[in-house]
Amino acid sequence: MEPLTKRQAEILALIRKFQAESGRPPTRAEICEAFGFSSPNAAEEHLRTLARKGAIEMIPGLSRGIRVLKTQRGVDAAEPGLPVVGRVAAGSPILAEENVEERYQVDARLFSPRADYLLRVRGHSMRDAGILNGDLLAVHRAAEAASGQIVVARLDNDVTVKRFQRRGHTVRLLPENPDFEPIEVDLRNEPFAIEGIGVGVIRTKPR
Amino acid sequence: MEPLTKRQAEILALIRKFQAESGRPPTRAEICEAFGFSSPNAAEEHLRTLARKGAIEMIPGLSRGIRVLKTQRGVDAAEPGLPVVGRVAAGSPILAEENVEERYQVDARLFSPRADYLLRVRGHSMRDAGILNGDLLAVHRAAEAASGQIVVARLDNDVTVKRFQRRGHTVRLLPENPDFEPIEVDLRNEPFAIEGIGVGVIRTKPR
DNA sequence: GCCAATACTGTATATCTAACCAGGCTTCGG
DNA sequence: CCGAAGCCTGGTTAGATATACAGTATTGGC
Repeated sequence: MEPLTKRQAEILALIRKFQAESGRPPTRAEICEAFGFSSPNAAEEHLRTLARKGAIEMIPGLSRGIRVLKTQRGVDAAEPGLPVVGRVAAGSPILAEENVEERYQVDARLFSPRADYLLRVRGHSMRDAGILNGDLLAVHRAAEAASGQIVVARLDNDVTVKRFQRRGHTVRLLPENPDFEPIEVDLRNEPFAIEGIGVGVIRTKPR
Repeated sequence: MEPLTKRQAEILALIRKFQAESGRPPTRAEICEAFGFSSPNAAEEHLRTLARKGAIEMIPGLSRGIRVLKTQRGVDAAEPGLPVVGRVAAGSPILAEENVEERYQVDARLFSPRADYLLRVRGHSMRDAGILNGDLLAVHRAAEAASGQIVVARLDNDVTVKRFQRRGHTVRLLPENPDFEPIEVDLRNEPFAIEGIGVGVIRTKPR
C-alpha cells in the first residue's frame, strides 16, 4: 500500500471508527460533517486518493459503498485476535502489514507469557517437538531467550524456528529432527536477532 | 425480544450475513434481490416488523440505517469460546458439566469442520502425529469417521484418541508412536462409539 | 520558476434509497 | 364468518447520496 499523508490517514481512521460504531460506512456528507468540510467534493477526493493508494475499495453507484481493504494495524491496536504471519519478506519487520495474512480470533492470554502473533511454520525441522509443517506457532515478542527455549530467530534476512542454545559468543540453533543439522552462529561477525519465544502451537488441520 | 416467524428469522439472518460480508447493512432493494421479492415494500414491512419486535433498530432517513440489536444467543451462537474437557468420568457424556474444566476463548470456525470442544490429551501415544501429552485436541462431534482420521473413541468407559481404521466388523485404533500397540475392537461383542473427529491441536505451553 | 499533488469551496444532477399508498392472498383464532 | 397478522405485488415520491465540473490556495520537487 502506498504511504498515506497525515490527512489521508485521518480520513481512513474516521472511516474505520464510523463503521465500528455504527455498523455502516460513512457517506461523503458524513465525512464532511466529521471534519468540518463544507463541500462533499473534499471527501470525494480523499476517498479517490485512498482508493488509488489501495487503502479502501469504492463500489460505484452504491450508497456507503466503501470497503476498508486491509485490517492493517500492528501490535498496538487493541484489535481482538492475533495476526497470522506467513512468509516474512527479507529485511522487513515481522509484523509489517505485508507479512500479515489474516487475524485469528484467539485469546492471547491462553498462552503464558502472552502471545503477540502467530507464525505459520514451514518445513519439518521441529517435527519431534510437535511442531509440524503448516502449524501456527504462538510467539511472544522478545529479544532475549534462555537456552532450551524455542525461538523465532532472524539471521541474515532469514527467519527460522529452532531450539535456542548459547555458549559465550556462539549461538546454536537446534532442530528437533535428526534429518536436519544444527545452525551455528558466531555473534561477533554474523547477524543474529531473536524475534520472539515460542509459547504455544495451533494446528487447524488434523494430520 | 418477541419471537420471530421463520421468514422474519431468514430476513434477520440475511441482514447479518450481508453486513458481515460487505461491511454495510443492505438496502430494501438488496433484500428484495436476495429473496426474489419484486417490491421494496416486502422488505420494508419485514424490517418494520423486526424493529417492532426489537430485533433491529431503524434510523429514519438514513440509507442503510439498519442496526442489528442483539448478538443473539440461541442455538447457533451460544456461549463464546470452547469448553475444555479433561478427564472424562466413566459412563458420563463427554460434555457433561463435571468434565468441563473451563472455557477458552477461541473461534470455533478456525477449524474445519467446526470444533465443538477441546479435549486435553493424556499420554504420548500420538506423539508422531504432533499430539503431545497435555495438548488440547480440537474435536468436531461426530458418530462416524473415515479410515485414517484421528478420532476420539469411547470403549468400555474409556475415552481415547487414536487414528481410526475399520475393516468390516473390526475397528483398529492405531497409535502414532512405535512404543504403543494398536487396539483392536470387534464391533459384534465389544462396546465402541466414536465421540468425535480431531480437527486441530492447541498447545499452550512450549515443549 | 513551474508543474504536480494535496487540500479544499461551491454548484449541479442523475440515481439510489427510504418511505408511503393501495391492494391481493393466506392462515389462524374467536 | 370476521378480523388481524403475515407475506407479498405494483407503483409513487421526497430526499439522501454519489459523482462530475469549475475554481482557489498551498506545498514540495525539479
